[in-house]
Amino acid sequence: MDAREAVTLRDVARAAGVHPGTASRALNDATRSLVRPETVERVVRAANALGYRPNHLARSFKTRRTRSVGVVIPDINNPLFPPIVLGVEDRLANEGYVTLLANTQNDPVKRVRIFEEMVERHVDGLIVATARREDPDLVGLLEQGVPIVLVNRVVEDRSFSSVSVDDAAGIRAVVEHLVELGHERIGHVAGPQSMSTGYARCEGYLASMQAAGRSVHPSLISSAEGFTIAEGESCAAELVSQPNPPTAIIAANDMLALGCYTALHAAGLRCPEDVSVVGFNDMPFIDRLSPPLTTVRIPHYEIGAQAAELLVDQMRHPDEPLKVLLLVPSLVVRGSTARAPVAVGVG
Amino acid sequence: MDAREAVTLRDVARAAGVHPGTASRALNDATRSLVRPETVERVVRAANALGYRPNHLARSFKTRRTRSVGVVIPDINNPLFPPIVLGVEDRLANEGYVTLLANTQNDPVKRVRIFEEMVERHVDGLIVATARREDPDLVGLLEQGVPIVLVNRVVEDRSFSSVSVDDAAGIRAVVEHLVELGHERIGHVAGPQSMSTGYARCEGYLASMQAAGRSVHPSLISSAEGFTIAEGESCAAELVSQPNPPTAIIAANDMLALGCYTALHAAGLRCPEDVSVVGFNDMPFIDRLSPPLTTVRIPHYEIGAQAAELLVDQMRHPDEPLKVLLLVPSLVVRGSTARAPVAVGVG
DNA sequence: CTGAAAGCGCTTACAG
DNA sequence: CTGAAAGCGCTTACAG
Repeated sequence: MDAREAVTLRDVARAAGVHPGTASRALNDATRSLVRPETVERVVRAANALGYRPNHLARSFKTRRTRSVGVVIPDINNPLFPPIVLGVEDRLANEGYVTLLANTQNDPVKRVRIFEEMVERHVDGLIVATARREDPDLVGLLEQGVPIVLVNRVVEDRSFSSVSVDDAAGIRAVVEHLVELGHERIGHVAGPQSMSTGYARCEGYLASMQAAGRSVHPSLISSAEGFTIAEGESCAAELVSQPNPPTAIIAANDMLALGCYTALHAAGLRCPEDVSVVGFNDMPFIDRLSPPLTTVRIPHYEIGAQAAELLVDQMRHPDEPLKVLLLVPSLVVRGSTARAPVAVGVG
Repeated sequence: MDAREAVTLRDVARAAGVHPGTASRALNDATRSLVRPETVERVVRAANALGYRPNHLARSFKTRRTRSVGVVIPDINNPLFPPIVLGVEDRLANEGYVTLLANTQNDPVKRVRIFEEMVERHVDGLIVATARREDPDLVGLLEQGVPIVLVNRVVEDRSFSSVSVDDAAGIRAVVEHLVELGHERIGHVAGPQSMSTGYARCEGYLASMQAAGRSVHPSLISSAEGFTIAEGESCAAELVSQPNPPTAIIAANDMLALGCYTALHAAGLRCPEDVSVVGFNDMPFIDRLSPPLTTVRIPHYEIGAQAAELLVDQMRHPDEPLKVLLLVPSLVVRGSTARAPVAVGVG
């Protein structure tokens, strides 16, 4: 796909009566100052006249920079990601970078393939939303010198730049809200513990419960294998089917919370009358469910935009220290926690 | 981002004791048969031993093919697109193509920029979900020889390959359903008439209403400027605020239907008790609203996968005739049309 | 300030 | 079946 019979730099140079090297210098921002203004003028005029479009491929090949960055997300069907990606794209586009979006669909094999592909395509950097707490693949890329910014999830004990959210603080607000409503038995559908989000939110739940003077019986926690609706459903089903079920369930994210809704419905329980449910992320459309979901809002677009900014910084100044950005989430109370539990005779 | 101190083809050739040209032939599927098996063996062994990774940039530069295709969607926040993109990606990945996803956010200027960017990045082809009925930009690309497959929306009077859905048939099923429920005044929140989806669905509505013996008063139709929730809301507000409001509203897609919900709520009307609402697309999560939305199901993933297939065909065999694929949608009845209208005294 | 030249890492006619 | 060579379209030290 070239513009018909591509006009090359050599053509421009000939038309302007200069050497191709000079034409190149005149046309590039970084080197334009090396060329006499009148010459620049002549070259630019010739380029416009001929409709010259530089061949990106040739340039990238020569400079080893593609002005493209890879964005790797775990699940394209999770509405959490589009607004984040939008933030990334907008910021990156401003800086002249193009975005290569890839989706692992939570498949580790696919993920490896995508990373290889990205490196082979010579992306200038990577924004990764699929980090695991231990992540040799990512560490490997980092050690190869690939600029990387993590988004949402982080890798432990390693210096990656990242933009994420204070998970524990978010959960603390949730627990406090539920306690205030008078809930005694507050359950948790935990996310995968191999991911920082799953882990930190679970830890936050435990700590906040303790701080609120609630002991946490193991039967109050069920761990999901993935952040999916199906997992949320089976975990919630487990929680509510036991003898002393919780009156509120904190799901580690909104997808799991959706699964909780399904499980409650299947069990003939109403939300919020019988069981309250809370999610995390405030993903698009989650406020339009029935009932609207109480959840923890995180600034999706901003997360993406900040991550892009960090990455651009890092690509331009590879030796600057890495930056870890922790954004503050906020509780959004909606119908799914609309009423206090009916006082039941326990203790 | 190269593998450290990149191993080049020349290194492989030297290690295998052959000429770089031979190494190249041995390593490429298309030319391998030209090389003696033992030589291939030696080259492959050397390549593996050295951890050779071909430089994509050099190859693309030389061959003028990038094995990448651009996918252009109008709105990344519309959950309709992820499953389509997933279908595209899966199929394309199988064929060794990488997907460049770009999002116009319904901005014509951004769209032009994206097309230019794609051409400059030398994508081998384009899958476009942002077609307009009249679309000089796309026609221009087509005439430049860029392989293009349209998805969901089509361009009129031009030969583009496309994968879309029989919009009129979908709407017909909706109208018949509503008529059967006893609705007399069936309104339409039409989509933008500059897009084939908006136009064909509106035409389908008119034709089906007429076929059902319903005359269509202009006050029953309100046209949205875009397929957005906000537009759906204002159009629906207009429809229900008039003296003789419809008892059912057919929205041209699910996003508009979401806006209808908002408008009904704001007007103190219940769905479906006071007004039934129907959407189009059966986008993810739309079944979890309150009430669950009756809508027209289209095979999202399949649309994407088929489009990818058509594009691959077209890239491989540029001279074969274009193909237009029309998929058949199906009505999904849910709560938003759960009950017939209360018989009101009209005519 | 500009020209001449080399070279990025491949592929592919062209010989042999 | 394989080698030698040219060349894709740029950029960038190196001279001058």
